[in-house]
Amino acid sequence: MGVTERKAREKEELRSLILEAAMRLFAEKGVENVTIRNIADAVEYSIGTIYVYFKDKNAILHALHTKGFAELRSRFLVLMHVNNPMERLKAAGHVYIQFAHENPEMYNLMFSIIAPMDFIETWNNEWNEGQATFSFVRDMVQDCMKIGYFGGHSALPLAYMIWSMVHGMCSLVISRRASITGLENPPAEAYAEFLRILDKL
Amino acid sequence: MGVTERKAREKEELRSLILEAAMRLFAEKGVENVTIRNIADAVEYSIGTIYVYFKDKNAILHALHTKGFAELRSRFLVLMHVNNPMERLKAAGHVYIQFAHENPEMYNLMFSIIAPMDFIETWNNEWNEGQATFSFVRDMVQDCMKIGYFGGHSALPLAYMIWSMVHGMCSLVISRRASITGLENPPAEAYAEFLRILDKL
DNA sequence: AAATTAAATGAACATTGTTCAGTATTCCAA
DNA sequence: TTGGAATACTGAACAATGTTCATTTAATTT
Repeated sequence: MGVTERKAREKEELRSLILEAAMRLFAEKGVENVTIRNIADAVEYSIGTIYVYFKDKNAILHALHTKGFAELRSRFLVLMHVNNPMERLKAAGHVYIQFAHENPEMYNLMFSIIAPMDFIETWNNEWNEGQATFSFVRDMVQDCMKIGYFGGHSALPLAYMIWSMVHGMCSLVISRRASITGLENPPAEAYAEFLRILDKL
Repeated sequence: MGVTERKAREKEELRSLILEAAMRLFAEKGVENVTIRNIADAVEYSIGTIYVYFKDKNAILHALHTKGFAELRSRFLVLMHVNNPMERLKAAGHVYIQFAHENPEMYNLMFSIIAPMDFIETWNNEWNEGQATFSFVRDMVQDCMKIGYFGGHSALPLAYMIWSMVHGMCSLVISRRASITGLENPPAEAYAEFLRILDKL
């Protein structure tokens, strides 16, 4: 009779509402500075209701982290239209840095904050989001190797090196450690150096 | 009459005692999971006494972060005996990665956690610790350029690129993001790739 | 020995995540 | 239509946190 379905839909809607409010608050005030009460206020429900829809704060953080990866993935998918793997790899770095620049708090949640990892561990799950993202980078590196780049290198460590580099560039800015360099835009300028290096490999 | 001096010395001693206890607790339980009460218990003084010696928790975190940089600096100073700048740069990377591996919580405090930066901002100070460390890397890069390496590159962005890379390698491990790579020892294996790249520049 | 200064205390407060017994609402069968 | 059952929602209450500050204790000077 469709009632069960409608209820399920309504539950899903409030769940989404909570997540959207949480995401907005996180972007505004920073992940650390948002309380369950803030979120409850924003969606105009009680504290207890939040706990009906999410087991605890970690569950909210994990769900949000997953939303972040969906967005990053959709940006990466666009790159599939770049046929040359080296050009694709170069562009992927730009996309990654741009994403971190536009969504610093979300980036933090995805790649630095421990909470989502705790959630995954608690429920004996795998970090599929990270797995997929890393595979994307690794595959690009392997495709580059197939057409002659990166001779004498191994794909896996090299992929981790490249990921680490762009992650480091972004996370040092987000953790407010990059300003002492005196660079105008550290990730952009440093990534430009990396592109120059790539041409020699 | 020396009483003032003795008192100043005693104050300094208790301050050190608090910091040492805090450092031990941080290494044991992780920075996030140590409370002022834990520290007070460890040194067998009351909560209030901690606040006599440190304005707030950020002040403790900042003082500890500074101790971490002193240790890292002393490890870097040993490298001054390596005359070839490129060999020095390569060795510095190893030292950096080793330090992060041995002191993950301290590393987090030095390069990821916001508290020490908040403390610095509150008192209108500069991040001298980071400044000095980055200068060390930049100088090594410049020395390499003087003897013909890194042609066509600029020292500052390149130094930030290298710092970002090793920082990324370490911080992804510490934030538990690196296990999905399947690598045994991600920083070590990825840094080995970087060394191979350096030889081509 | 008294007075003054310095050091140490811990009860108390506001804020946090979290729980859960209770209330309100919705649903469906009689 | 209505009663009872299932579902959804509530917010008071709890423990733990960082922090403050009036009070007590100790040390020093007069």
